Amino acid sequence: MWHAGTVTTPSPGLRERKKQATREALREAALRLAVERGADQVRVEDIAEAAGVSPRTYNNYFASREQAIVSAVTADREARIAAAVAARPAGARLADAVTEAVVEQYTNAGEREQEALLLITTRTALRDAFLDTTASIGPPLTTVIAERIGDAGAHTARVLAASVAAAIRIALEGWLRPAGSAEAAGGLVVPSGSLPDQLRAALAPLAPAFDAAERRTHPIKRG
Amino acid sequence: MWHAGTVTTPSPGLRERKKQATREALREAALRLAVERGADQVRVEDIAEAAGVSPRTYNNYFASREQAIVSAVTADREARIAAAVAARPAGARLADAVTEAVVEQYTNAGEREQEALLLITTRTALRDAFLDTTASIGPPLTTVIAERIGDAGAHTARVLAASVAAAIRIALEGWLRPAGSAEAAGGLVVPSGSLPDQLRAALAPLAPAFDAAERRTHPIKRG
DNA sequence: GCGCAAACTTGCGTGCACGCACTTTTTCTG
DNA sequence: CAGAAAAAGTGCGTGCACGCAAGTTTGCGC
Repeated sequence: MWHAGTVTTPSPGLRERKKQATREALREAALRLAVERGADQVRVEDIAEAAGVSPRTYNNYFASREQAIVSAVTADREARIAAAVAARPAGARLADAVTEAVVEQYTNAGEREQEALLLITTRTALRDAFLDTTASIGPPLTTVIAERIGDAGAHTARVLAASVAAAIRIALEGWLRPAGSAEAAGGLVVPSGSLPDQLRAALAPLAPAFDAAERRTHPIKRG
Repeated sequence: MWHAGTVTTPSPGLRERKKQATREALREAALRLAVERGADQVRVEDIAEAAGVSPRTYNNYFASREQAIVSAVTADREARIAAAVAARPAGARLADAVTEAVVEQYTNAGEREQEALLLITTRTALRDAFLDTTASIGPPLTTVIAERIGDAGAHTARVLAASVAAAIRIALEGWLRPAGSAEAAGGLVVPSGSLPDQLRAALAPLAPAFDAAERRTHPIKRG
């Protein structure tokens, strides 16, 4: 009993493998072309051609032009975060497990990923697409959180996962803001620290909620 | 109390009023046409024509076709939520203030709003646009929360506001799911209750985080 | 009053997302 | 093993988002 998702495919058919191969080819082509020429000099038609599929098929895999490029960097980060949380000992504090897993998965930047990130930060459209990837963290994170706090708190798990995703997004926004607008709501500006610092700072306020959810399942008190 | 200003009203210039009038005309036209014919039978060109502007100008006001229709229902709900929170007595628990303000603003459905909501639930694109409006709650809510917990917790306020927005979104998703997909993450299905119940249930897990943030600013407060 | 500058509107062109119908490929079943 | 069924790929057409470069209105200083 595992959920149909982005985890792995033992051997569910020859068909699925070709599908993943096509997706990977599109990711690769999109990133390569974006790095070679500018990001604005790459059309969907070019990416599709480089990957050997029709432009129409491209949209069967990615909803937008930027998604493919960003996808090459983010890859299956959601699944890795969820796996990292699940890998932590069951006795550890859930809030810490989640925080460390997130920081861990966002700090190990590969060589090509670093170059791609540099490209992403320059273009607004790519930055937005990159920030939108945080939304996909929700579902897998919901699963692992639900395993910790029990099925009774399924609803809670979903809210907590979504809150984590929102916090990560805020951290990323604050991180890649070299000359961005700082007037948004309260006009308050927090100096951009390192990414791990931003992530920890953003996730810290949620810790009490995790503690409470976790405490509810471990019946230390009765009556 | 018609101004949509987030914080101040810089100048009630004649120009700004025409702008708001155009926006209102577009909202009105979009909703009316969508109700009259089906939602799919309304093009941007039609809305623009009914409002007396060019199709190009339409996009200067709304980023997508669905936004205008949804905007007619949501109006300035974000501002009203923020105002409702600010209106609560300073001594009250912040978590309760936010929860009640949200429930309050999402339950007073006008007559035409009810009809529009019925329309929204039928079309997936409109539902998505409706859910996306929760994102706009963040900024104003951040401001009022920051006022309560102090500028020191500005970062915290932003995270909490985003978490609230995410929770509201989840509540709405669960509410308008007549025959939707229930397989998302854990395959767990929670029977759809009333909207106020959904909202309270979604916001409840965040209460400890609010308490902790509030406690950090008010030295020792028992309540 | 008188322009001037900024803001708003608009026509035009380009690329893109996506529905629909059809073809091709893979998988299931008798 | 063959044919059916399901699923993925593809061509085509439509409407839309948005940059750009005018044209037009509003507001302000002189």
